[in-house]
This record gives sequence, structure tokens and C-alpha cells, in this order.
Amino acid sequence: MKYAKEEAVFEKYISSGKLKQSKQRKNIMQAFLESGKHVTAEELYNAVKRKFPSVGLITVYRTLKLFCKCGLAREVCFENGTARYEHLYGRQHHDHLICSACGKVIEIEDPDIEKLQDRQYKMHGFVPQGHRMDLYGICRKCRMCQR
Amino acid sequence: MKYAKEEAVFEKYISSGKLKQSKQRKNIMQAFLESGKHVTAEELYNAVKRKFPSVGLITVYRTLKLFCKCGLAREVCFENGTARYEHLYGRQHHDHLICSACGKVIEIEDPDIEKLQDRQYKMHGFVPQGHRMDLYGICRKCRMCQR
DNA sequence: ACCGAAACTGAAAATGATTATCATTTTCAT
DNA sequence: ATGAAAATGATAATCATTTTCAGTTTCGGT
Ligand SMILES: [Mn+2]
Ligand SMILES: [Mn+2]
Ligand SMILES: [Zn+2]
Ligand SMILES: [Zn+2]
Repeated sequence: MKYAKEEAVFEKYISSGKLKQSKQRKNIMQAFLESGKHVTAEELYNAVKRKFPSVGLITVYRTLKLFCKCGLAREVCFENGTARYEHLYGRQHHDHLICSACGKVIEIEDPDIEKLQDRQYKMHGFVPQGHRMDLYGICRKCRMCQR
Repeated sequence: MKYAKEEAVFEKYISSGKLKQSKQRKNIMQAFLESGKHVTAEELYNAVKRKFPSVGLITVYRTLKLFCKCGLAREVCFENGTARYEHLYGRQHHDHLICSACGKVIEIEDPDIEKLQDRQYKMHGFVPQGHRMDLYGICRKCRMCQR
């Protein structure tokens, strides 16, 4: 159905390794695909539990790791320590603009910045492996309300 | 002596609040100023202990927080979760280029990137509060050795 | 459909970095 | 010198994440 492609990616990953399918994994995948962006392991766990009360938080952690390995998810950590997972399938690389007041996250893609980052890699003789750029600020709405 | 200015900043901060001086703080400050860049609380603790075995790790944590508050240090976290503290006094804002293989950290300042970041803030109606940009890659030396 | 090895699960315990508690010690203005 | 306020450090608590391990499930032969 709606997420056939994502499910195919995961199944391919499962069968290409010596991994096995399980209903827990299917349920967690389902909940992940339906979840909003940038979920916490715990948030996803709560979402799954609503429909499938038997799944454990530990399995959610393990399954999120699998999603990352097969390219369906990416782990991102903002300033507080907790890891968040975002959908990666069919998405471009992007960075984040975060409101420190309300936590809203805006995804930004700026090819000009990426070019300049490449310039830095070249200048220092590094082979790029990936980067993170998080811009923190206060959004318009929070400026209106707060004071 | 060598770090008179930094010490002055700290003393001013101490006396302007209702804080008090202590030999532990002096020792930790000493060790911090002499330390390399981007130390861990634990690394600093070990360095201090060599000269002053009585200081506790807890006090190192607390004192590092003070350094951050008075502008002598900045907390930075790279991809592994542990916090690192870098010298901030008399330093410009900068970002980091990190070798994923050997952990080497290169500090980069790129006004062009900063300009583009500001453009993003403006485009989305955010008031900037601070950002982090970490570029991960493999350095030249690591490419030679490793394979 | 059956088997068994290998993988998966989840509860409980372990981890590791950091923080809170609190009784004792130290600082510093009076 | 004195005492209130702050600092210290041992211990215990957090909190997110990982490890362990015994019981359960999957799946490729049969
Ligand atoms: Mn995102
Ligand atoms: Mn630095
Ligand atoms: Zn906001
Ligand atoms: Zn290197």
C-alpha cells in the first residue's frame, strides 16, 4: 500500500543478511512510517504500544538501529542528549533549524552552504563522510507570545 | 603570569556573584588553561589529580560549568555523547572538522558559511541564538596508513 | 507438516555520563 | 575571631541506551 517501497527496502535488507522477519518489526516499521518527523525511541515505543501493547522498548531501540543500517532512517541528536530518528527514504540530505523555545524543527537544504563545506574539506585534505549543521534560534511565533 | 587575563575574568565572575574562591577552583582552572583543546571532564580531572590528588570529579564538572558561564569555556559535543570543553577566551566563534578515524579536530572559521546561515535565519523568521556545524571526514594521514 | 539451528524478544540488570543530596569543611565580610 | 553562606566530595540518583540471558519464534531443509 502506502509504504510499499519502504517495506521493500527493509525486507530486502532482512533477507540479504541472516536476519529474520518478525511481527514486532513489522509493527514498529508501521508505526515509524506513520510517525511524524524526528521521533524519539520512547515516542515511537508509545505509538507502537497503542496498537501492539506487547512490544518492548528494547526492541524498538534495536529496530531503529536496523532502519538506520538499511537507509530508512537517520539518527539526529539536537542539543539535549536524546537521539531522534527521521525518515530518510526518498529524502535529500538536509540540515535543521530549531526553535530553542518551542522545539519546532525546520528542515533546510542549502546547496550554497554544502558547496562551501566541500571547500573546507578540500582545503584540509579530508575526504567527506557526512556533517551535521544545527541552527538554533527563536521562531516568530515564540517571539510574539513569550514577551 | 601567562594566563593572567583568563584568571582575571574568572575572579571578576566570582566576586560579582555571591561566589567564593577556593584552591580547587584555582587548581582546576590552572589545569584547564594548560590543557589541550577540547578536553573531557574526565580528562581534565585526571590532569588535575596528577598535581592535586584531592580534587573530586564532581567539582571538576561544577567548575567547568562556571567556566562556561563566565565565557572562558564552551561546551562542544561531537558524535559520541561525551561533552568536551574548549577554551573560549580571546577566541572567535568557529566550527569543527573532525577525522572519524583518528579523532583529530581542526577548527574552521568561514565567514561565507556564516553569512549563508544568517540568510537561513532571516528566510524563516528566526532570531539566531547559536549554531553548531561539525564536518566529519577522513584526514590525509589516516588515508595513507589505514589502507 | 516437522526439526533444529540461528535469530529474535523482552525483562532485568548493567552501563556511562552527568547531576542531586547532604553532612562536613572552607571562605570571607563583619 | 565568628558565623552565615558557599564549596566540597562521597554516595546515591538519573536517564538514555546497551547487554545479558532464558524462553520464543522464524525458516531453510527434510
Ligand atoms: Mn530532518
Ligand atoms: Mn574548537
Ligand atoms: Zn518556537
Ligand atoms: Zn585522521
